Amino acid sequence: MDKIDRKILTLLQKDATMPVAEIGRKVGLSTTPCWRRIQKMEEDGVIKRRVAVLDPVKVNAGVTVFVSVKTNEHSEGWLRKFAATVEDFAEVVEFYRMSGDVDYLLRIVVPDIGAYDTFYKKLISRIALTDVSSSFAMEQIKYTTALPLEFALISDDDK
Amino acid sequence: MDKIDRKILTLLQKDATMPVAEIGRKVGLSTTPCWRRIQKMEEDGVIKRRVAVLDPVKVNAGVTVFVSVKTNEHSEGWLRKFAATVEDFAEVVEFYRMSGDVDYLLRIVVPDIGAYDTFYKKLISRIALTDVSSSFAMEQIKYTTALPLEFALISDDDK
DNA sequence: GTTGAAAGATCCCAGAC
DNA sequence: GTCTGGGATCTTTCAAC
Repeated sequence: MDKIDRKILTLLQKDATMPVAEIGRKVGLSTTPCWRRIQKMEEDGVIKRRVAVLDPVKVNAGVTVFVSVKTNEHSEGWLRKFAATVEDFAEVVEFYRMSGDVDYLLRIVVPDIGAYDTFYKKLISRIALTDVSSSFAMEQIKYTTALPLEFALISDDDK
Repeated sequence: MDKIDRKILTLLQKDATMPVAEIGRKVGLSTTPCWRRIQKMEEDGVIKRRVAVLDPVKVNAGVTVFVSVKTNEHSEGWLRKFAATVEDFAEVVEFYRMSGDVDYLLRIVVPDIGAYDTFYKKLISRIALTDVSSSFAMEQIKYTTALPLEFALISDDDK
């Protein structure tokens, strides 16, 4: 991964509909090698997929709730069950295992507080959770799917 | 927004490269009306953009840190400055104004703990923050850009 | 809503330098 | 890496039903 690859990824993270020819022009490459680079990054799994990003408010999912979970259960089987349960809920858009005093953190997306309560009841009916605490986001000030590329290294393959 | 639109969005949230003809086939529509629906949802801003999703580990940004900020400053000017600062940092991928005991929550993406420390120093040198606490994610169990569509309402326009 | 058609852009992949 | 070229595919927009 060199500087040109990073430039390509920067563009594709912003707009995946951009034609290869235009990307090439912007990074100082002709179409063919630019296309080959993109192809390779897709094969390598650097580019996982291309998706449509929707407006949360316009699809009535404008409220984010962060749910912190502490538990006494630390077995692998329990986590697998928890993960499978969460996978089923479209309202859960992010799910992390944490270090520190909170064991798990979930980001939930719902239309309003009432819908969150419905979700919460659904969740605890599917799996036993001790010590759950919810924090509501009042405003989403920044949200991007674009990862920082400043850390992307030059790999040995490129030599 | 009717059921067919929701089906279209479900598909596009998963894979934005799918040809319109195939989307049409899957939702029971021919190409032309399907294309018109997609076009309209783009004009209406329901579909905001199409982006490439990268593998965090492969671009060396595999560690998520959640940063909770409490502050005494609650003026609008201060928030504007904070927001502008955060906008400049590619490492900050999400930023929320919260209710409850935490005022702001940020999701930071970095290669490792060392890079987080560097970021943290950069951040506090740019803006004065009282009471910052960091929680590290050990594992990203779920992450999706796809919003739940079960709440998307039938709007009056569709009657 | 449907089908069919057609123009133009883009993708994909050659071959040659 | 560059360029050219060509066929397949897809997008986009017709007209007609």
